Amino acid sequence: MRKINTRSFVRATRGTPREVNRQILLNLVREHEPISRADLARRMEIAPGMVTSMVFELLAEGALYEGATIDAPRGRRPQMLFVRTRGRLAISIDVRFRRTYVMLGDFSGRAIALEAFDTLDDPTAFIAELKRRAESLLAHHSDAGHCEGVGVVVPGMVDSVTGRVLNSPHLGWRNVDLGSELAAAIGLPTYVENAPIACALAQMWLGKRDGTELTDFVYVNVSDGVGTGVVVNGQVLRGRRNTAGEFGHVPLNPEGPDCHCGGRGCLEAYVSDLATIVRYLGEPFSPKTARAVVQASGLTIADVIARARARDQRAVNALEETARHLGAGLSVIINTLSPSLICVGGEIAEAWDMLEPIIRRIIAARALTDNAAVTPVIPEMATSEARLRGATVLVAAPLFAAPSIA
Amino acid sequence: MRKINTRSFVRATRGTPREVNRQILLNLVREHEPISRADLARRMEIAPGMVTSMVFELLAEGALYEGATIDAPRGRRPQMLFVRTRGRLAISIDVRFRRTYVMLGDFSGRAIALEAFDTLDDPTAFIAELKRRAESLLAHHSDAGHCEGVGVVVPGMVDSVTGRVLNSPHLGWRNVDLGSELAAAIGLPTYVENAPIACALAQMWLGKRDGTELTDFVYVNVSDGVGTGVVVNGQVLRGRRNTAGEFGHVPLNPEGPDCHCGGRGCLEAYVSDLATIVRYLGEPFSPKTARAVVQASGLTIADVIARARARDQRAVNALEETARHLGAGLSVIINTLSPSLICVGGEIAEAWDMLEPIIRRIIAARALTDNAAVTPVIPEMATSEARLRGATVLVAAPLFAAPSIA
DNA sequence: ATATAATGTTAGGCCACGGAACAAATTGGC
DNA sequence: GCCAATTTGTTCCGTGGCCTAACATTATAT
Repeated sequence: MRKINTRSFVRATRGTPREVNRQILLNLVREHEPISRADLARRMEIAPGMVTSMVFELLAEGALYEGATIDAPRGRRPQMLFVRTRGRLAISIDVRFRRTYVMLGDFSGRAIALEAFDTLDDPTAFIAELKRRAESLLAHHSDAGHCEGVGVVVPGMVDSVTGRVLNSPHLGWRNVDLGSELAAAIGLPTYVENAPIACALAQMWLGKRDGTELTDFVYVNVSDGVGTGVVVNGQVLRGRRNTAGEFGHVPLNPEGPDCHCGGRGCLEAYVSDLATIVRYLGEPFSPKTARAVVQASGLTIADVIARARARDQRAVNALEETARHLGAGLSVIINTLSPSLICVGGEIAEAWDMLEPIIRRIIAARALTDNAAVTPVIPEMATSEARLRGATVLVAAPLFAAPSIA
Repeated sequence: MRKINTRSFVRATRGTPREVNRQILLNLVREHEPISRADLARRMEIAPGMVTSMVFELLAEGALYEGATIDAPRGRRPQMLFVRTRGRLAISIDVRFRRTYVMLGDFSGRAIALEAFDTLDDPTAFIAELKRRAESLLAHHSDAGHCEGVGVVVPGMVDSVTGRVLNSPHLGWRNVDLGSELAAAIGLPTYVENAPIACALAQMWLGKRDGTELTDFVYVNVSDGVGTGVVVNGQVLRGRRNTAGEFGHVPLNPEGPDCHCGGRGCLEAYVSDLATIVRYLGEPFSPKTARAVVQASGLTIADVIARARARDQRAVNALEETARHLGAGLSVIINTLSPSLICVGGEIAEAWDMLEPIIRRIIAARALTDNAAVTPVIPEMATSEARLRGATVLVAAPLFAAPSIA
């Protein structure tokens, strides 16, 4: 039951039912392909004639394509329908602290070309470089299909409506109008999004689940910081000013270590990769010194995990303490949002076999209900790919999303 | 941008645009009454003929009524339209630990009759008593209008779809099918909801704001426990199993006092009325003894507030510590959900002038962004009325809510 | 009295849903 | 080998409701 916002509503027009039903049909094909017209009519409880008409339009637009007919136990053999992902391209950009990745891929998330370069501090020069690389990619793969847009994933706070980067400490950017400027430079629709939200979107749209829809879940990304993307009712939680869903700074202990955010004992100050490495080194965590200490040691979180696997007890202890605090943080998420799933991304996911038992134990101990206690928590390896896939989804998903009405 | 759930979607039919536009029109009248047809046509950017047609239907159904024509600077004088709230009744039931309140009121929240009786432990006897009182109220006020349903507000966890009380520690109920049984007994549509959510709904639908829509906010109810109702995008946050939005048990300190929930240092263990009174008494908080200690002292939170106003330093200290912890809890809500408003209900709201500066200071110190730091926090006095109003809204709001499509 | 301006009503075109009949393609039985 | 049965997919038409446009109504200004 939703209240209509009388300051910003969308009125229904004569074409609205068509629009709605087309999107439902499109999503049914996406989810159940290969699927026949007759099956669509049954699932939608709609007259078969309307399916014919809508499919005709979608075929003409190139949104769907017809595959082979398949054998049936009796009667006319059905002609299977598929969503067309080949030849529908997106340029996906993953901006990170040191390196920026630029991918040309199709709507299924498949990569056609991928390149990387050092991230430039100056936004103007950076945008010019992105323009150069995007145009080069498109020129070299002009036979691969038609590019429908640019998706950019950025660490930090983003206004996804305007495409403006509000604040990115990692990049040292404030109020950079990345979206409009890239769109003007490349001449394609451009979408900018915060990294954990993009990863959540990738999970929702491209994640392969066994029949269960994923419309209420949380993506937790653990890297140098801890970011979260929250999906409620199939929508990203944004809040008043694009700052919602930030569970990285829930306080776990008022006496805990200082955090970048100015608080104390935040989840991030306990479980970020920096915090884990510093803990392994036996030093106290401080936001001012952590990065320098880690760089001086030359260690990465992958090294700590490797040493833990090699029975280095200090590494095991450091990771186990990370797991305990992560469990505490996830408990807060579970008890406040009651998601149907939590997905944990980042390099630390590689150590999931070591972390999971501890995390599960803490969650079980702190859960308010029996149901909450068994909330699935799954790792996602290879986060960098997730981000690029998320960038692709930024371009592709709007074509499949529910029309916003009322 | 919302993903369509392909397991449970609502297809658009030929009548869908009408349904959508009717609800928009109805809400525009609700929000802007008195309002003319011409003004509605302008606001909806719709042809005046359609307004005539829709208003005709709504008048015939009794959803709207025509008032007087008013003066206009030039031209034909507009005929003003209003939402009909008089004569459209609801039975509102507020079930509390000791007493249960039964109100007959109209859709504006205005009370026609109100009575109270001691809450009965046995669900069957309790439902029989509610049936008796509801029928008596309707019989004695049969001239007041037509009763369209029963709204019940319950402390504890509720499955609002089935009307089942899943778990209410205060009442000692588990899996009580209150909704179906009351509906069968009284013979009216019955809606059951958790108390803080109902208060949030009352704020959203009946709260008088100056032109700003309230579609993203949090209601925090402080009484013997701490409950929260979260509204995102005009919808109540429910999560997977009706346990979402529970910020009463966010941990503030792992070394803190034990809590009813089995955890330690929860918000509730610091700021509930029981916690505040126990703190005033100078005793350590324990979930096992708190209620007995408070009852033995004979004190209520109102007494503590009165003593603080009479310059009792211990009372002042107890309340100020409550304010500090409440500020910490609200900071977690602000940083994770980024609501446009937080509303604090409960008897403690009577002491708002003492609490607010402390709460604001803590929020400002812990906010992740400048925007978050200035999130409005307002008190709501007279929570018992809010709950009854919430119960009324449970019946009335579905008639005004957005149709769920796609 | 006439022009102007605003509110509200009536009439008809047309798009798309919705039901039903029909065409197409395949299997199985006699 | 023909016909019935079955399933898929298409075509056709009635009708509800949007949408444009003309029109009626009622006020003020000159």
